[in-house]
Order: sequence, then structure tokens, then C-alpha cells
Amino acid sequence: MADWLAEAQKRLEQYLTQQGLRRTQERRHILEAIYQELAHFDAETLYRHLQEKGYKISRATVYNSLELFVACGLVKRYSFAGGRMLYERSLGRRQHDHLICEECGEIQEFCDPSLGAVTEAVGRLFSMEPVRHELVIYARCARPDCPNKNKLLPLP
Amino acid sequence: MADWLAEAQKRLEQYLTQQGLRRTQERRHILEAIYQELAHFDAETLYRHLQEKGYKISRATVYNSLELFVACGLVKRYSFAGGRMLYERSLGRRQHDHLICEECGEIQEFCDPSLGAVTEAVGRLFSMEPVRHELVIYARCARPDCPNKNKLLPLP
DNA sequence: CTAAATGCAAATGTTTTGCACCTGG
DNA sequence: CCAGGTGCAAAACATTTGCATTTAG
Repeated sequence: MADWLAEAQKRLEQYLTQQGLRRTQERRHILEAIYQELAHFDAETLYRHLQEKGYKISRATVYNSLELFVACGLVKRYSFAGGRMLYERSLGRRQHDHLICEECGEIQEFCDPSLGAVTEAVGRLFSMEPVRHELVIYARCARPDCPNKNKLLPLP
Repeated sequence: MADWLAEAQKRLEQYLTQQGLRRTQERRHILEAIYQELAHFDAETLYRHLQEKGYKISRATVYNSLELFVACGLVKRYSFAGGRMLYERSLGRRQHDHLICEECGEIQEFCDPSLGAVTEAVGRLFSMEPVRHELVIYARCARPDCPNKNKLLPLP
């Protein structure tokens, strides 16, 4: 399963049909942009990216579609980073969390398998069923210019 | 050390003097409100609370002071929950994280000592120094009306 | 006195909404 | 066709900023 865009498109069509929603060009284009070129992005970045690709898609539709994609599990939404929502595609990516450099804002990703146990235990403690979690570690680079040379962990 | 408001006031005076900043009534009143009555709150809630108490303090000053309190460690700021910042007092509270009910939005708190080890390990992985972290678990109550009867963990 | 804070209102930036028009099924 | 979607612009929010006025030291 290397072509996650294709898989995402397939699932989108499925979901839309299932729900009696429409399979529009806009939704296809937006999903394509997300799965082809964007890693972490906010709505505005996605909007401008689409404009640059020549698609005439409105901000309203971008927001709309993001909500839809989150609803059907094709995109994940995070609320860190100064009051604006960040999104990322979810297919083909294993569960991970984020480390943000307080100096430059760069976002790194990491996996920690032990977190599953933590959320389970906490859920039991409150008799609730954990749905998802968000762990953000804010950190400072030791080096003066914070180059963030050590890039993302090799995640699929 | 039971009177955390007094301690907070003391530290504020100290900090302001140290930094050559002014010890204003507004800052005192705001800090008092936070330490006396507010658990988790956003800026607007704090603002209205102050109005109700009869203080004529502007929103600008509220935001200003919150930033100051965060800077000097008297208040913690979180960015979860739909794009608005949440604050809580930090003195007299041990490190904890949050569980949010997706149905009713109620916030629970919990301690997990193992998280320290996680942030340490991740910091080492990226050669960065972890400054703080935010773990939010989103969960659903099993019971239909999600009463959230089991309140906050007995934290100091 | 005077630099720092405050209050107010205007600006900013992000997300949502209302409504006329368009389009997939 | 026609309900669901889209585009546009206005509205809604939370937060920040500019500037005249007040005040702590």
C-alpha cells in the first residue's frame, strides 16, 4: 500500500456515497493537495496552495472539506500552535505525537508506544473511553541558531 | 503553605520589583481573582468575572496581565479546546494533564509520573531540552447523559 | 516628573455563517 | 429538477495593537 492518495480518494468516494453526500471536484482537489504535498498545514496555507495550483476554491469550501475529512478519518486536526488549527493527513501514518521548538516553531514528530497504556489507564480511572490524544512537547534547541537539522523520525 | 494567593502575591511583587515593572492594583486584583475563584478559565471569563466583582479592568489589561503571569510562572496557559487559550493558576498544583469529555467539554485532571520519562527520552532523541508538555486525552463517557460525577482527582 | 500601564476602540487573523447561485445524482 | 455544495462577503470570535490618558515610583 504505497499510494495513499489513491486509497484516500477511494475511501472518500465510499464515505460520500454511503452518507448520500456529493462527490465534488473541489473535495477531490483538496484531498489530492493534502495527500500529495502538505505535511502539517493550516487552512490558510492549504487555501493558498490550491490557488497556486490554479484551483478556484473558496476558503469556505476549504474549511468545509477539512471538517468533512476529519469526520471521515482522512485528516487529523490539532489545536496547538498559537490558536490556529493544524491539520495533517492520517492515512499511511502511524500514531505519533509532536515536539515543537519554542524558538523557531518547527514541528518534529515522534512515536511513543507507552502512551497508549497511559491513555488506557486514565480512561479507566474516569470510567471514560479515550477517543484520541494529543501530546505536545515544547522544547528548546541547545544550539544558538536552532537549525533543527535532525529532521523527522522515519515514519511511514 | 496553604495560602497560595498570598504566596502568589508575594512572588508577583518580587518579580515586578526585580524587573523594574509597576505593582498596579489591576495586576493584584486579577491575580487575586485567579487564585481565589477560578480553576480553568479563558481570558473572557476572567474579564467578566472581574467586572462582576466590580473592578473596572479592561480586556487589554487582562490579556496583558495573563501574559505577565505566565512569564513569571504564576499561571499556566494551554491551547486546547477549540482555538481559545485556557489558563489555570500554577502555584500549589502539582504537574498534571487533562482529559476532556468530547460530549460535554468538561475538563478532568490527572497525574501521570511516567510522562516525565517520555519527554526526557524524546528530548534526548532530538538533542533538545524539553521545557514543558501538554497532554490532552479526549474521551467519551459511557453513560448516556455524561454526568461527569467523578470529579477532579484530589490534587493539592 | 516620566516611563510604564491602562482603557478604549480599531485592527488583525482565523473560522463561521447567510444567502444567491451552481451542480451532481 | 432540487437538495446539497460552493463562492462571496459579512459576521463572529479571540487576541493584539495604537494612542491618548493615567499613575506608580
